[in-house]
Amino acid sequence: MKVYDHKSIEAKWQKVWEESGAFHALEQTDKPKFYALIEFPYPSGQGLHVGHPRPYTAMDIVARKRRMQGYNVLFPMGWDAFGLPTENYAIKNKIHPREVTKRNVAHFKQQLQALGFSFDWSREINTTDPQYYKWTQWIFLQLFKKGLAYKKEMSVNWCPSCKCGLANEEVVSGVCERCGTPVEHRMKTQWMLKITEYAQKLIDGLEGLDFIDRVKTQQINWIGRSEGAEVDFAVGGKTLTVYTTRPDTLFGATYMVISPEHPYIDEWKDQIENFDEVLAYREYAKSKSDFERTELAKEKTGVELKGIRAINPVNQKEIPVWISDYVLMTYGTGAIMAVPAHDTRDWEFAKKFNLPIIEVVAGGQVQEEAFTDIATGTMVNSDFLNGLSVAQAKKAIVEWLTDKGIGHKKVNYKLRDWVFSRQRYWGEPIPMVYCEHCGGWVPLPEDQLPLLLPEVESYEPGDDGESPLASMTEWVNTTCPVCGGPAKRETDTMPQWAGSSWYFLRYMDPHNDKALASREAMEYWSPVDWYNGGMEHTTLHLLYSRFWHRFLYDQGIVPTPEPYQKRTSHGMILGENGVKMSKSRGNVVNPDEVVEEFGADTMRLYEMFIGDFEKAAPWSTQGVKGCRRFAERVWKLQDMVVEGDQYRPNMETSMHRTIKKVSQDFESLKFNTGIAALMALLNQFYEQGSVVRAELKTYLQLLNPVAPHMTEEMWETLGFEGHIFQSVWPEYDEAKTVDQTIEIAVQINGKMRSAVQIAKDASQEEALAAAKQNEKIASILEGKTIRKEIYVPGRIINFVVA
RNA sequence: GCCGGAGUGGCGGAAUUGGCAGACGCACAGGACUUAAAAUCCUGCGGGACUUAUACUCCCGUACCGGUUCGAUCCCGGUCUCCGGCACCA
Repeated sequence: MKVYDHKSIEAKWQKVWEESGAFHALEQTDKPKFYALIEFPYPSGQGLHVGHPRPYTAMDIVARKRRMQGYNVLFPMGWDAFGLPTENYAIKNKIHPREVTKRNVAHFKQQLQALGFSFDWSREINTTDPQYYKWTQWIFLQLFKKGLAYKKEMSVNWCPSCKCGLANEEVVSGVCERCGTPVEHRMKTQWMLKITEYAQKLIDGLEGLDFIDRVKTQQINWIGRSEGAEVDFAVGGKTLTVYTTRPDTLFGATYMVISPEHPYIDEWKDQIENFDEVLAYREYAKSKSDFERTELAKEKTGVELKGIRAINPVNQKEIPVWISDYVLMTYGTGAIMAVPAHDTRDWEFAKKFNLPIIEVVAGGQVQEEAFTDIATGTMVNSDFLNGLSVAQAKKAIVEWLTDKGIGHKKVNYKLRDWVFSRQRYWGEPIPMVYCEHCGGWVPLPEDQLPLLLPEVESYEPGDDGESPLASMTEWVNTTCPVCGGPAKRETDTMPQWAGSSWYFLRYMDPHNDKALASREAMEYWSPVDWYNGGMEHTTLHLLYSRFWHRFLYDQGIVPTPEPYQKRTSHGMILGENGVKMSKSRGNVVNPDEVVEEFGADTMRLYEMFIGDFEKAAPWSTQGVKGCRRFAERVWKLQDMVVEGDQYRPNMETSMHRTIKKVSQDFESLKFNTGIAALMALLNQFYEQGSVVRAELKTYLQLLNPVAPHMTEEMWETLGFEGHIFQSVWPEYDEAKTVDQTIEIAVQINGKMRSAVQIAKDASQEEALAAAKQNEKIASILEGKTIRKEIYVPGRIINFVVA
C-alpha cells in the first residue's frame, strides 16, 4: 500500500476538479436546484484565518452531499473587497488599493483552493470590479427614484479614528464597531436609505423563513416595534404631541419632558424665564458622547422650563414642562408625558426633582418604586377609566382621544434610517451630481454607469471630514445630465455593506452586462436555499440585504420577497487557551501550516469534529492529531479489503444505521456526531479485522464530503467506477437500521437493575416474562409484591414493587 | 434593566427530546513491539463503599433547591453562575 501522502494526493485532486469543472453549476438541467451560500470574505492582508474554513467546510459538505444526491448545486465564492483596512494599508504603503486587493484576493484564493472547497470558481465575483459595482450603483439609483435615498443634514455617529461616519448598526456600546474608538457626533449632510419604510415588512417577512431563532429575535428586537398612542397637549400656546405606550396612565401624568434638542424650545424663547439655564443644559447634553450617555451612571438631570405650562387634556390640569437628555429627539416625537408612578425613568426623575407621583394603577407601592406591571393592575384615580384593567383602559382611552381629535393609535420602531455615505476613497462612488440650476441632486443616467472611481494622488481622508474625492476638482466638476450646466459630483462613497447587499443575485448570472442578473436565472435559482454566516451580521449585512431584496421585489426586479430561505450560524474558533484568537494574544493558528503538516482533509475533519457547530470552540493541536490518526486508519482499510458486493450480515445494521445518521447529521449542523458515527463504524471494521468491498465503497462515499481528497484517491486505487464525486449517495433501508434482537434495560422502582435480550417486536407478555426469568431480577422480586409493570417497546421495562 | 442561549468526567463534547448518563475524540495510566524513543496496537479511565485484589454487588453523580412522574440531563416553580445581543426607545 502507498503511504498516505496528503500533499501529492490533495494537489492531484484539486487539479482534476479544477480542470474538469467538476463543481460548476449547470445551466440546463432537469435536476432540482440547491443554492448553498456562505458569506464571501473580505480579503484582508492577514490572509485566511482558521475561523473561515469552519462555515465553508460545513456548507461544502452539504453541497458535495447534495450533488451526490442528484441536485444541481450552486455553491459560489467571491470577494467583498471594498473597505477601510485595504485603504489604510494602501495609504501606509503607498500602493493603490486596487493592487492591494488584487494581491490579497490571489492569496485568499490559493488558500481556499488548498482546502479543496467545491466552489464554482467560474462564477467568482468581486465587489470592486466596475462590472459589478455598476449594478450596485444601479440599485442605488432605483432607490433614489423611489424616494428611498435622500440627503439630509443630521447629527451622525463619527469615528475620529476612521475619520468616517458610521451607520447606527456600526456603533456598538457607544464605540466604533471596527476600531473601538468612542463615537462622537457631528453635523453632516449624509445620504440616507429609508430602511424604516420597510420596518414592518422586515418583521413580517421573517415568518415562514427557516432562520435559527436567535437570528429572528435579534432582528425583531433591533427593529423594535412598539404599539402605543400619540396624544396632543396644549403647551405654551402650541400643540405638543407625545408618544406613549401607556395611554391608560394619562391621568397619572404629573409633568412633561422634552428632548434638549426639541425645536419648540427656541420658539418659546420669549416665554421661558430661565432661558440661559436652558441653553446651558442643552450645551451640557450635547457635549456628552454616546459612550457617556450609555455606559456611565444614569443619574437623571434636567431643567424646568419656567413660564411654560402644559394642560393635561383628560383633566385640564396644569403641569410643568422640563427638558432632560433621557428623552431622545430621535425616537417618537422627542417629547413625553411623564407618569412617575408607572415608569421607572419618570419615577427616578420625579424623586430627584420632587415632582408629584400619582397612582393610577393599583397594585404597587408607587412611593417606593414605579409599578410597571400591566397584567395585574386595576385603574384608579382615573375618572371614567376607574375599575378597568390596563388592557381595557388602553382601548377605552385611545377611543376617547380619537373621538375628541386629540390623539390616536400609533406604532413606532427603534430602527433608524441607514446612513449610507462614507467619507473615504475605497468604495463605490455614489452616482449623483448636484446642480444649482436644477435645484438639487440629479441622478446619473443609467447608461453612464458604472461611474468609475477616479485615480487620486492621495487616499488620505481630510480632517475636515471630507472624502479624498473632494479634492479631485476635475472629477468633481462635471455637467448636469438634465440641463447641461455646471454641476458637482457627490464625493462620498458607499459603505462596505452596499456591495454585499445583493451579491447572491450576481452569482446566479455573474457575466450579464444587461442586467444585474437575468430574470430567468433569478427565477431558477431564487431564493438561496441555505445561507450560513456569522451572528455579527444579523443586524447589519443580513438585515440590509433583506431590505434591498424586498425593495427589488416591490419593483418587480427579483422574483421572491425574501432572499434567503434558511439561515444558520456557526460559532467562533478560539485560541488554544480558550480566548479569541488575536495577534496581540499570540494564539493565532495559521491554516496554511495546518494544511501543510496534516493535510486539508485532516483540517476539514478537525474543524467539523471540534464540537457543536453553533458554539465557540477552542483550537486543540492534539485534537488535530487525533483526526489525522483517524484519516490514517481509514487509509489503512485498503489493506483490509475482502471481496464482496453485499454488506456482511453482522454489519448490515451498522451500515444502514450509519448511512442514516450521517445523512441526517450533515443536514442539521451536527457534523461532529456524523463524524463520530463514521469513527465508530471504522472501529467496527477494525474489530472484524476486515472490510468488505461493498462496505468500504459506502464508507468512502459517506466520508467523501468531509475528506474529499483521500476518499477520491482510495476510490481510484480500489478501482471503483468513475470519480467518487460523480457517484450516487448511499441509501439506507429503515427496516435494516434496527436489530431483530435487542437488549432492553430492566428497572425496578426506576433503577436500572439488569438487561435482557428480547425480539425487537416482542409483546408485553413476552418481554415481562423474559425480564422475570432474568436471574438477578428474579432474586430481587423474590417475596415482593409487584404493584405495576411498565413496558415501553424498544425502550424499557420497569417493575414497581412494594 | 430587557431579550436570547448555556451550565454534563481532567478537556472538546454525546444522549433517538421522558427510558441503560458520559457515544466519539483528546489527555492520562498500564501493557505489547523497540537497544531506546517516536509511531502503531491492546487494556483501563465520573466519584465512592465492599473486597488482599479482580469479578460481583451497592451508594452517590448532569450548577443549586424543590415539584410532577413507575422513571427527569430532558417537563414545571424558584435560586446562582457564565456567554451573546440591546440598552434612558417613553
